[in-house]
Amino acid sequence: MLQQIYQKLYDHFGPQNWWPAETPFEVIIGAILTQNTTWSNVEKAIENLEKQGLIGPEKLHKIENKDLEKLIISSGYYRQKTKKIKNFTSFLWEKYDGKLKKLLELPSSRLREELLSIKGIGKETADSIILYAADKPVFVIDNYTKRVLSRVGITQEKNYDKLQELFHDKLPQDTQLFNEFHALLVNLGKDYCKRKPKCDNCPLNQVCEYAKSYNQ
DNA sequence: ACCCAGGTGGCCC
DNA sequence: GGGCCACATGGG
Repeated sequence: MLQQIYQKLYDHFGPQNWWPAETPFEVIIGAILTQNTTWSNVEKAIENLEKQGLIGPEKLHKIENKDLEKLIISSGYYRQKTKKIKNFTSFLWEKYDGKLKKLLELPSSRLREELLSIKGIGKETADSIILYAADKPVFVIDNYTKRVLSRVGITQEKNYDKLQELFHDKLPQDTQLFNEFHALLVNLGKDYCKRKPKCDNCPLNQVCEYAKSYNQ
């Protein structure tokens, strides 16, 4: 069933080429900034940082909070997110000598523990980093994923780890597949499968329980 | 004027 | 473990 959904989404949307970032470090900054925020709002913040050459462990570690806040206002929760970025860079310097590669080389279960120990990085952000910055096969669960699984009738489960297990159990442990599948689910969520029903022309129309009742 | 977005941590039970 | 809340901007 999951395979079938993946195929339909891929056929409809094509390859997504995620994550939209130049470097693994930028993936991490983007992952923090995009928490509960649209990517378009994040892009502006990233551009501001890029323009000033700030996207790196040294610069972001040294910049004053007030200065960083101003640059990332567009991403929302900008005071919180400034602290989160600082928490990450402090962690990186204190435990990995500022070397991101050393951190990302850890086995994924250890890497996940390390990331989750940082205040401001939760399960989804941690897994996004593991998948899109470290290129390891861990499935990312977000609110779109929960809604899609619920609507199509696969499961009403909302627990993060349980849902992740489902993907890990039913799919081959393939980084590229996990990469593409999560991106496709997010892309689907941009136009379809919203809180308010909009099932017309949805690529999952034929396999979705919700669409069936909605279309009646 | 609402509603929502590629979440998280704190506090409560 | 789950439910509720604050956190904040920008686009529909």
